[in-house]
Amino acid sequence: MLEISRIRNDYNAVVDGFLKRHLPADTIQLVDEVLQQDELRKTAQAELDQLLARRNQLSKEIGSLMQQGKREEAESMKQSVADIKTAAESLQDTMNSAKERIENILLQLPNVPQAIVPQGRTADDNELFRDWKGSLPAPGDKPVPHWELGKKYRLFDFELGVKITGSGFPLYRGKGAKLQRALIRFFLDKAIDAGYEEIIPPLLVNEDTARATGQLPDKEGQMYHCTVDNLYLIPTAEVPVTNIYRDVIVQESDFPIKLTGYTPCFRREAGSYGSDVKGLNRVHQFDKVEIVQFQHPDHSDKALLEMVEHVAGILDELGLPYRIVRLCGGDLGHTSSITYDFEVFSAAQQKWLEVSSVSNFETFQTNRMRLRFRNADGQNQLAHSLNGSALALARVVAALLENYQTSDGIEMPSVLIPYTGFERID
RNA sequence: GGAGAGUUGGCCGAGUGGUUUAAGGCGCACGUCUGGAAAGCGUGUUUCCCAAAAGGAUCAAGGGUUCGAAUCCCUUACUCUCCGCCA
Repeated sequence: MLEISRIRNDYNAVVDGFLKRHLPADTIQLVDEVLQQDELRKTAQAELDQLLARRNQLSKEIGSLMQQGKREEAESMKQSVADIKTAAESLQDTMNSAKERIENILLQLPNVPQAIVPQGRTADDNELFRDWKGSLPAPGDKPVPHWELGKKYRLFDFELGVKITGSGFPLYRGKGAKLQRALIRFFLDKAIDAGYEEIIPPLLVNEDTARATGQLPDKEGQMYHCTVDNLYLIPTAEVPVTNIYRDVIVQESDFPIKLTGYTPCFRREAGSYGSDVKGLNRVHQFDKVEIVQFQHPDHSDKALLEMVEHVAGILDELGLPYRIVRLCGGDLGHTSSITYDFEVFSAAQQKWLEVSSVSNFETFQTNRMRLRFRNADGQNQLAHSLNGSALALARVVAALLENYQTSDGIEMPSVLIPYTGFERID
């Protein structure tokens, strides 16, 4: 959620940012409406405060009159307090409805893209931040797609997933399950080596938590909702892990705060269909190791690049061809001010699959979460939050199997062998 | 699921309608004392709104009663204890 003060003080930059996102005109007009409502709120608040001050004063006087036994005088004063009360009630109503409208609008407005976010409307306009320098596996080599490899070597089973749950819930078995576990441990160890504290969070979260990181109301339909208990299955570890710091005031010396967590992730992916959802490309349940940082605003840009290099280093070690893309304004997620996507090349599908998304949210999440730190001036100031996938399993597995296949088996990258306990799948 | 007890500042904890302007303590910060420190003494220390002063809000949340609510009433949430069930 944007800070209202930022919209007040930085009106032009906010509107320009929304234009960069290609938001519809009626959404951009909400910026003007929210400022009007804010003025209304401020005026009403000032008047109300005066009335309440008067009431408090009169009540005190009534109290002392009563103690002195001057009942008559006290009674006459009561009437003027009653008048104040009526006026205060209507001001309170004005203020509450303005506040409600402001909140409602702010929840709809996305983050403002950073200056270096490229212009553009769709994913085609994203900027290639770092291209793959090596060669790509050619289609002429006739690589087998991962869903066939999975069947051939008994690594995972989509039909059983359908039987047990429904489509998009893969079941891993044998070396497929072990590979899954190996990758999780490898990714966690890399994060811990980089100074992140490991967290195992709850997988179901309440409404407040989902709202604080921006999943509600923006992505309500994307989460599984347990209506009986009003809890949501997490779409990413970001949600519970970031919320550890909801309503917390930290010391400046606590930065950087670095957390990591492995969790399964649940996404309804409503409306998805076609070849994009084949195999492990897009599933309702997948495993992911997430990294989260809370930073001093002056250092978040640097932290973002550090996180990008962290993910790049892991993909280097796995030996997977990948490229890094800087999302354009139109493709940027609601809560992000800048995002780098990582895509690995799938040999059999001859296309790039997104395996990681690393973003700086600046104060967008921390404002809603009220995560602040006491700055050098002794003021409480909003921290910056960042996160990234390091990494999302299902698509990494898909690329790994396809890119490391040989005619008689699948080789394991050497860094994984200590984790898998086997060198090849055959 | 049943029964009961709770929720007050960074923490502990007092407070059953008006000197509560939330006592007192701990912690923390600054000052004083000291050769230096500890102890002692003094001062300060919730958060939010408003450009700021003044002021207002804030005792789990929301509503109500009252001239006036941490305090009384209602609703909700959460925590703890015991019982039941259970990996």
